Amino acid sequence: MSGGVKPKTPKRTAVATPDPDGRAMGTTERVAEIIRQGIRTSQFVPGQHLVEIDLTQRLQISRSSLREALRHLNGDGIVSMGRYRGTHICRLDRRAIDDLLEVLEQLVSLAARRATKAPLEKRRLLDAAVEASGKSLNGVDNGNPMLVRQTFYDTLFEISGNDELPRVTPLSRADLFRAQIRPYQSHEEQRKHAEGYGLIAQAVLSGDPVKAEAAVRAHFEATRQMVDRLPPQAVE
Amino acid sequence: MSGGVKPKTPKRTAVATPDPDGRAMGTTERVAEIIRQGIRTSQFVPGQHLVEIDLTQRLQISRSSLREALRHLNGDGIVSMGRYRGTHICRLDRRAIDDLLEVLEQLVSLAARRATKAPLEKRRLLDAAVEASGKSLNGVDNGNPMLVRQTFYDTLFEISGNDELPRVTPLSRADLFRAQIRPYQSHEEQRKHAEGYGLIAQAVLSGDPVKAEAAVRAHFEATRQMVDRLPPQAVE
DNA sequence: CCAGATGAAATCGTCAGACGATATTGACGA
DNA sequence: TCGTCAATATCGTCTGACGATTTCATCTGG
Repeated sequence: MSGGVKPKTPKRTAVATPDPDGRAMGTTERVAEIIRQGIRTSQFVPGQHLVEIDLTQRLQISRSSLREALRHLNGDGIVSMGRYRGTHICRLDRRAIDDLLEVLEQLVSLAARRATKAPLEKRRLLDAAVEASGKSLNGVDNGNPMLVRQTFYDTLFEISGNDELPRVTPLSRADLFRAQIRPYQSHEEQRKHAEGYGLIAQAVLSGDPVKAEAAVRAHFEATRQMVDRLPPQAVE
Repeated sequence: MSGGVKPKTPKRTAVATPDPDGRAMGTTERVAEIIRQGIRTSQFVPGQHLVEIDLTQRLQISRSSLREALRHLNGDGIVSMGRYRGTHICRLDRRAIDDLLEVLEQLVSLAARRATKAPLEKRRLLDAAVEASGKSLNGVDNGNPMLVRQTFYDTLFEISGNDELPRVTPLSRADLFRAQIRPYQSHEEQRKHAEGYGLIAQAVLSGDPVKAEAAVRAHFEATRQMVDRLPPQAVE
């Protein structure tokens, strides 16, 4: 009886762990989200080398699963994978940032235009999200600006009603951009930026697509000017 | 000496096979491209079940590598992976197609606008690509329309000079859409569609961004009308 | 004391095989 | 014919392995 040769550890069978939001999530998706979140919270910084063995031990997963997650992030342009050289969090140079902002502007404009035609109660949701963000920034308890940003865009895309938009919009790359320039941004600049979200939300709430698009364009124009004022080492 | 226990088959070490275009390509990238190409050539059709063991044998690769490739395609929205249910080539319903076309229109518009400002010799390249396509369609030797399409868009993005555009533009999903409606399209409709590329190319060549954008909008408007005329079973 | 050679360690891409869990299918009986 | 149940197919994940290449520290000669 007790002479079994194999102790046979419980062998955690990874059967779709429910995630904090309640939805079921495969290991791959979960790990990819952890890394994305890690970028937002500066646990990972652009340029950092991600050693596979390290991560498998930290996250308690196999290399296969980890690599599937990394491959996913690689497809999104979040990490670069080079043979023998390893996986690195992408760093964006000025050129990449310009290109990224231009594409983002187009897609967010579309989202804002569409959002103006959403039912009023949905549009209120967007305004509410921004309201909450404004409070957390003015208050002493500095709510994570990255989380605010994410909520804003998630809500905007949600009420835009176009399912393709969140799929193609490179929000994760924008997170990369934000993470990269964060050390060079003043608190005042962050506040100003958050105001932009408020203006967009109000324009969407007004129901005028032209106004909404104008607000988005202004927001991105301001972002571009902010980028221009950045020290060179911030953008490679 | 000769009593070695392990015959040790050559053990093909997969050290970055050079691809047809000369660039080095990892197994994952190569497999993903094979599947994408398979969709364009109807070797794979929307809705089809991709059995992993089958593909590993057909492509002579390990399941790990295959799954990394599938994960990549999954991120691009080309295949859906459901636990225990397997991997399937995505099928787009009418709603998904509408959303896709709307996003595509925005991104291609941007590309066309930017392209008008490219050096003249580059703009000529685009026109040349379309010329070749026109010939292959009018001639008896029916050049693959999907290849033509791909060349057109690749060239357009190339000369647009924005590196983010090809990354985010869901061209592969558009391939999916094309593959799905192909059985319901007449030859005449395909010719008409190819003409649209020609008009866009000419507008880009003219150097007028307003004209170029208008050409793109007209092209997508025509595509939408074509979709409206499609039988219901073509769009789920 | 420093520059180049050299060898060991680290890391990656790929492969092979295994196991538990679930969906699917086909046989069987009511 | 239709529902039940067992066998099969397939998937997600894990473990372990191996060759190839980069990286880094050590060693040697000038």
